[in-house]
Amino acid sequence: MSSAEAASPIRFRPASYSATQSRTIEAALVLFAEHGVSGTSLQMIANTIGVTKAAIYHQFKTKDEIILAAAEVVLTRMEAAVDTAEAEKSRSRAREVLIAELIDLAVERRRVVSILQRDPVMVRFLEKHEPFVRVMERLYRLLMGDHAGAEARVAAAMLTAAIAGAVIHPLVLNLDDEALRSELLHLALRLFQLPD
Amino acid sequence: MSSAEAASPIRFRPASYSATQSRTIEAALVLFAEHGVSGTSLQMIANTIGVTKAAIYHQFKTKDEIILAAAEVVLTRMEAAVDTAEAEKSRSRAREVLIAELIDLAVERRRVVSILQRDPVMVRFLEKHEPFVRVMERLYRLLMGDHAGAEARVAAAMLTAAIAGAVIHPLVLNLDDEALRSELLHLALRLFQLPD
DNA sequence: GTCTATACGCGGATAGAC
DNA sequence: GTCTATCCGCGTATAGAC
Repeated sequence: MSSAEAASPIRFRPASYSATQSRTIEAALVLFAEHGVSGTSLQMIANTIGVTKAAIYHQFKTKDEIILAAAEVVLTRMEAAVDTAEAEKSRSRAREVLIAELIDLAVERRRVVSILQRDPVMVRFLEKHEPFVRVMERLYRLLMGDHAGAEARVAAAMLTAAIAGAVIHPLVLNLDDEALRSELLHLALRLFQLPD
Repeated sequence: MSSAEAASPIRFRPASYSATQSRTIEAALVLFAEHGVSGTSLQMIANTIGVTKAAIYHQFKTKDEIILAAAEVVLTRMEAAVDTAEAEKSRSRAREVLIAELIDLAVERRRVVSILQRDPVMVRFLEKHEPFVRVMERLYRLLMGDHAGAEARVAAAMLTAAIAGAVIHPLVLNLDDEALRSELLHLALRLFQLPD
């Protein structure tokens, strides 16, 4: 309450990671996508980047810290997308901006986004992570508007699941980022009956 | 090649399970949804139904057999849905029927369908399960038609992900089955530009 | 069919040398 | 920062009694 910072909303503050920490996180993300979070051991991560388990523990105190660091790769960008959308004047414009930003993010970081929304361990983990929960509440409010009827709820649920699921779907494996991005946007706007 | 059966297409043949086996499968499904497949131990399953691990091993030789049995709960119904759709005369009618059947199934067995499509271990498992792969190929062909352009691929990927993801989404937790079913169908048809 | 008991390996995590 | 070595618990799986 004493500093100027206290006035600004709480944000994610991803620690700035060393080069080795970043390698650990990237290795973890690949393995999480392949074997699931719970099926990925610290030994597997250590082998991938060519060090021992103990070296990993020097960089992160627990496995949970690695999971969180992996999630934060995307969480900061999701929060930024919600910020940008909320700054728009009209609701429908905010919705359009948010959908476009979410799709950009999902296409750019296909694996991470899918892990966040689909891996059972990651989902449980994030449910207890307050900053994440707050961002998701803002995101859903933007997608649904204030009066959340059944159709709005189902549409928002379908959209987020569709984006996260589609980007790693076998059917779109051969599409380049730009093609995938544009088709996803096109179809997402159709789902929400927004102008294309 | 010698019997009459050889002429009919290969189908799933879920073994008929004893009452205790069925209890094991149902308990496994609940735990898989909560902790993920890899995060669910035989001990947890045994505790849930009130027996010891050894008793579980009497019913199923390995954990993989339990995973398969759990998957088959839904796989047989998916195959039946594809059969029904393929019997339709027109392509668009086949697509409508398939989408409606898939949504019915997903709403009825929300947890199972989501596990099948989202759990990393289950996904890897089913990729190597030939009968499943074959059914999915037929399903995608029905959804996309023969000329699989980028839009058709992305639309099919979004639809399957959206259905599986939406039915267990926190936003729709309070919707009863009938409301969820009807909204899902309505929005799925809009995504595919089919008559409602 | 269910139990107790046990084998064996791998999981996360720590201590202490270099 | 990375290593070797080690702790302890839990994972799958099996043997054999009741």
